[in-house]
Amino acid sequence: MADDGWRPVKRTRTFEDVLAQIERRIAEDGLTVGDRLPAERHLAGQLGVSRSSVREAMRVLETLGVVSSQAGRGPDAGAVLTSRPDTALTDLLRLHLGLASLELREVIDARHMIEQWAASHAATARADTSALASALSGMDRARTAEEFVEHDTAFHCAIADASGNRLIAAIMRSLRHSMRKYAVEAVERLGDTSILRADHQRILDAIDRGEAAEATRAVSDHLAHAYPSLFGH
Amino acid sequence: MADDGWRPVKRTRTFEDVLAQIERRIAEDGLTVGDRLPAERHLAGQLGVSRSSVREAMRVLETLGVVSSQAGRGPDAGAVLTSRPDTALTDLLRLHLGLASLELREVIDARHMIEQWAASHAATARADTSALASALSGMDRARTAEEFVEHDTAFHCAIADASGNRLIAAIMRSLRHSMRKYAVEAVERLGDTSILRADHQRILDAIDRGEAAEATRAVSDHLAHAYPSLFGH
DNA sequence: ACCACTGTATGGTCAGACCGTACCGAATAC
DNA sequence: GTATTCGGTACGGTCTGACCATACAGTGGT
Repeated sequence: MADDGWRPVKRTRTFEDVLAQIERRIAEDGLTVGDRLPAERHLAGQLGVSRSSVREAMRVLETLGVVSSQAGRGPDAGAVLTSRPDTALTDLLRLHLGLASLELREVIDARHMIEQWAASHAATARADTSALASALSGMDRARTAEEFVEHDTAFHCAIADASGNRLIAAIMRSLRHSMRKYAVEAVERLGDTSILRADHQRILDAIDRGEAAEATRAVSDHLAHAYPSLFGH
Repeated sequence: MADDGWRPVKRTRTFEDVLAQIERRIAEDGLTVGDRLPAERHLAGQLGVSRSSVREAMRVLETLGVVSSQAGRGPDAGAVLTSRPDTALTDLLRLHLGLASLELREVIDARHMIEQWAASHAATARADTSALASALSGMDRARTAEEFVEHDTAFHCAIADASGNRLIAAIMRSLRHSMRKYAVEAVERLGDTSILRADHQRILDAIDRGEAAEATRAVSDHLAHAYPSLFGH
């Protein structure tokens, strides 16, 4: 079975080459958020490929949350570099949950892990908690389960933001987003949200006082209250 | 400023509609991994759109790791539903790191969080550690930093796998993958890997004995050894 | 100074064509 | 009968060239 000397001529698709070249340019030219990419037609001409291939590469970059395309003319038009990792992650989770290649339990466990970590680090960093407080009062004013969950999500995402880690905050956002439907059901099933209110206050106080261990415990207890069927040991 | 009765005709792009319909079909028909999607030409004809729009939707699904396209004919050809969340996450991290919208420190902190969680859960679940042991012996045979890091990555990903959470395992894989270059540098700077070897053995033993707290501590100490500049408190 | 009109560069969409690939099946060879 | 060969065909991959909607940049009139 010796080597016959023949090799496949090409394995990468054109749009993948385009993608690689765009990525290289971003690295070499030090492009950052807000900078513009060349127009599709120009890029196609300079790279010697069709506009379709450039467009497919753009679609990939858009899916991954690094570019945003606007039609028209002027400074805001064209393909602009952005940073939206959370929308990409949200799509990723939603599709894989729909495919049943991920189970809700796995998403909730991941959320549990992240919330504990974020609360602990927010406490250690003595982070500003004004966003937490405002989400808390939003929950008090909520009249429906949907409204409650909306502010609840804001509260927990604010904890992730306060941890100072944008990657973890982005993952947190997408986890909450993809669980939104189930969170509403859980709140409706619970009925009384006063226990959750007390939990939230306890988390907020722990972070305010910089007590990391207490913040971790408070988050864990809170999730056990919110999802008794999953965390009722 | 009353309503003048006119509305924008269309807000969503064609490929987004295609995407939504494919997603709906996946949910309604209960499609799962391994099932095939209609051919691009058929889909274009049935949806009344051009093939380009269908292709852009396909590219998005491929980017998110839910379909894989193969040319040719037969049962393996066409767009097949798959589940590759880790490749999507890897691309996401790489691009956002390149854009400087994420910093290495954030990635390493996230890895720290996941590793502790995974080791703790693997220990609690009394998971099978044969994959860990084999990665360990691979590290002993490694002759270069690259080889060492390869088996080291396998070791730590095996812990994540052993935790039983596929989402967290996928995130772990992509984190390690996007950090690969820096891991090699860290090993080269360290020179002697005997400390790491002892750390790995300690982690393995703790998981074997089902001691979750000790596994968590062992992982934390290990990362402090591997990245003294970042974790040397 | 203001305003309406036109030019133009941009992304969005489409139709149609051609290529390479890989299976399928019929004709052929043994 | 079985094995081999070879054309047909259903795929994705790519390209071309066209047209549309959008929204800024001038331009010119008031």
